[in-house]
Amino acid sequence: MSAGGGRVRIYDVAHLAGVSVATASKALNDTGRMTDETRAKVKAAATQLGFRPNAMARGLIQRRSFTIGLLTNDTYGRFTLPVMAGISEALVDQGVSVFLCGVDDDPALGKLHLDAMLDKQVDGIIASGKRVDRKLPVDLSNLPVPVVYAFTEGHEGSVTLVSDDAQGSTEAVEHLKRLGRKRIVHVTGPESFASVRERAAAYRAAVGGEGIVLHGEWSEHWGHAAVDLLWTAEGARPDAIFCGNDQIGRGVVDALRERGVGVPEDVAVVGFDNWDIVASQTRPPMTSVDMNLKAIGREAGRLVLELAEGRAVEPGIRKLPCSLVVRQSCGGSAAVTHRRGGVEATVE
Amino acid sequence: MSAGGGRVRIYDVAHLAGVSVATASKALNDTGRMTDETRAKVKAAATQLGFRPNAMARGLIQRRSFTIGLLTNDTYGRFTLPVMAGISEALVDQGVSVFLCGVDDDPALGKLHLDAMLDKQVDGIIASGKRVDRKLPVDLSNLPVPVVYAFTEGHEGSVTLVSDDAQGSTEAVEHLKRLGRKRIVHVTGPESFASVRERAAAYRAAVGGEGIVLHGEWSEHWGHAAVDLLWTAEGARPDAIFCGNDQIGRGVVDALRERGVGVPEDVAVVGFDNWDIVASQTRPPMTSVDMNLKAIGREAGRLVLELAEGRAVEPGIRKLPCSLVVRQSCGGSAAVTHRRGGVEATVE
DNA sequence: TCCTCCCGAGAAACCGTTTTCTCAATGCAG
DNA sequence: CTGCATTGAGAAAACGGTTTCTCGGGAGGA
Repeated sequence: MSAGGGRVRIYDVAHLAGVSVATASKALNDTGRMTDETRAKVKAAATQLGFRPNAMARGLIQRRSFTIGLLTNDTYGRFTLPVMAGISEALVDQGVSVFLCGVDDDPALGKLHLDAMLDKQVDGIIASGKRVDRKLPVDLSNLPVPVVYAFTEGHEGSVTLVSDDAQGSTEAVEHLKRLGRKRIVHVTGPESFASVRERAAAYRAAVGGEGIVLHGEWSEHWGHAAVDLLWTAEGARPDAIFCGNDQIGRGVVDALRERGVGVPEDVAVVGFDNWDIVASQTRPPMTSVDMNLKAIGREAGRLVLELAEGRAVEPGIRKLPCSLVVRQSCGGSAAVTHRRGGVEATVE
Repeated sequence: MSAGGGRVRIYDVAHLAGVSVATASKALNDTGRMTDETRAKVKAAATQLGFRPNAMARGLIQRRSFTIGLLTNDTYGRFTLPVMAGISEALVDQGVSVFLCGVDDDPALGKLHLDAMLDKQVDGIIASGKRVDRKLPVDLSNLPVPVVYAFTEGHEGSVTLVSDDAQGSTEAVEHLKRLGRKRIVHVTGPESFASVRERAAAYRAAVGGEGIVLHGEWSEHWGHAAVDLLWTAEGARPDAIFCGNDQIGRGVVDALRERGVGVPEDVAVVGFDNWDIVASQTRPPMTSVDMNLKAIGREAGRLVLELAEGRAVEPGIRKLPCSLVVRQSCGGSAAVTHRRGGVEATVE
């Protein structure tokens, strides 16, 4: 109520209500035994004074800070921010706030942040990154608080959340097949990435054969180059390109347009990541696989809280489903007429 | 040292060192009076046990949480993340951690996060946003803790940090002039943005006349459209385009290429924001004005700490300089030959 | 030698809650 | 009418540190 929200103590509430501090505390927390009348009186006093308990004092005795830490090496925030949004969404109602710590790939910085968080008695830690198959530069095993990994590699016996790359990949290919596309190629990132391998494998399974998988870097430039490669090669040309991320997708769409190849009339394109700034700015806007990072964040928040409150959580890797966001780069649901017979060369 | 970093209390340190808790505390904090020998003995014991003080207990008495909150409505993180990185960088050495709270434009959510932070006794709050001339959906005046605004509009008498749009704009235009460009036009965002007006005014001053300013939306599409407009209009064509942000810049570069206009040979292009993912991916990579958001963050962190520690800070708006990041869209430093005489039409 | 002053170190109060323990009053059964 | 269980509420101990206060002892001056 009054301006200085931080000043009024439970002592003031107790005094106004005419009870002891102990009773006031119990009244406000709905614990202990007392008349309904007393409880109501205290609550009224608290409201009137705008009382908000000091979380440090409370936390000291409850051994609970209502605070969790998010440690990440994804300084650009491409992956971490949606995850963070999900975590926050899951926890803010429980009064839990989140420390965000960007540690780059610097072990010393990681330790610094980690120690600062532990000193502050965080109830748990969520580790996140920019790559599923890499670890953070700081060891989080044997911490005195629970840890959940989201979108980064965890330690032995940890709880880890990732997106289901295979399922997302399958969904994309099935979508293209449903639209009548026959010769679908996959242009993706470096094979050293686990997610690349997983997506490619699912792609192969979905096209029901070897398919064509082209590996390159995660850039628009590679998207261009891949199209050049495909269009200067001999044999049948693809009528659909499934890209390993949206930047490659953008390069592909641009290259196709520059070649006079119609998207989606001649070639359908699907991207991966659903990075809005990229996917929605291509011409035409690009259909893309969304990894539902926010959902991963929500789940991570929920799980770390479970652990913090002492409930057991089954360890292991949990894969959360991706979903396809349809834009205009694949054409309408009307089946597309196809032309030549399929020749499935293998480039890899 | 031992695994459970959180368990060892100052009591244990004191006991091991053979002194009282009070002495131990003073020894570790380099306060109070005692023999160097005693101090060293305590410190050794602390190190040996891996003692780290419980921040809640310490904070309770010191009325200091070594925690600050960052409130933002920039859910996409384009502006907030660099600011956050700067804040963190400035504060982590002092042991200060940062709560990140994304509040969208929802006043209720804002209040929820704000209350949670105040309960946790944050030492200060930094407000940030996606637009300099808009306020957050939550009132931060009359808070019991200091507030600093970074890249968002503050309240009366507050401390506010923004980038110096005019200076950045001037720098861009001077760069183009230095390279021999004569007919520089400005393609930018909606006039309703204060930063747009400021940048445009500086542009006009720098070109030394009315210049040409085209307003549109903040999109690649508008970049394309603007080029169409300029190239179908009568009269002399520009030999340089200064864009209001990188997305417009990207649209401009793409449109020019599609028209067969050489960048930078025929037309030089400069963007604004230096959003790496956009600026470095254009062909050719685009020179752009960087707002040095990280520096703004660092300064915000420094200032909020000053205030938190009771030192006075002059209120008002502080503008931090932008800097030009040169890539390849303006050509080398060699002067470019110019062709026609200048006709400076005004479109606006 | 005695008094004063200062130094090193410990005892205790304190920060703002929660929680356990204690206790008087009430109600009910015998 | 007495004894016992139950109830409502307060006193006090915790939580883990910091800070103020106190105090004994040694050094130095008279």
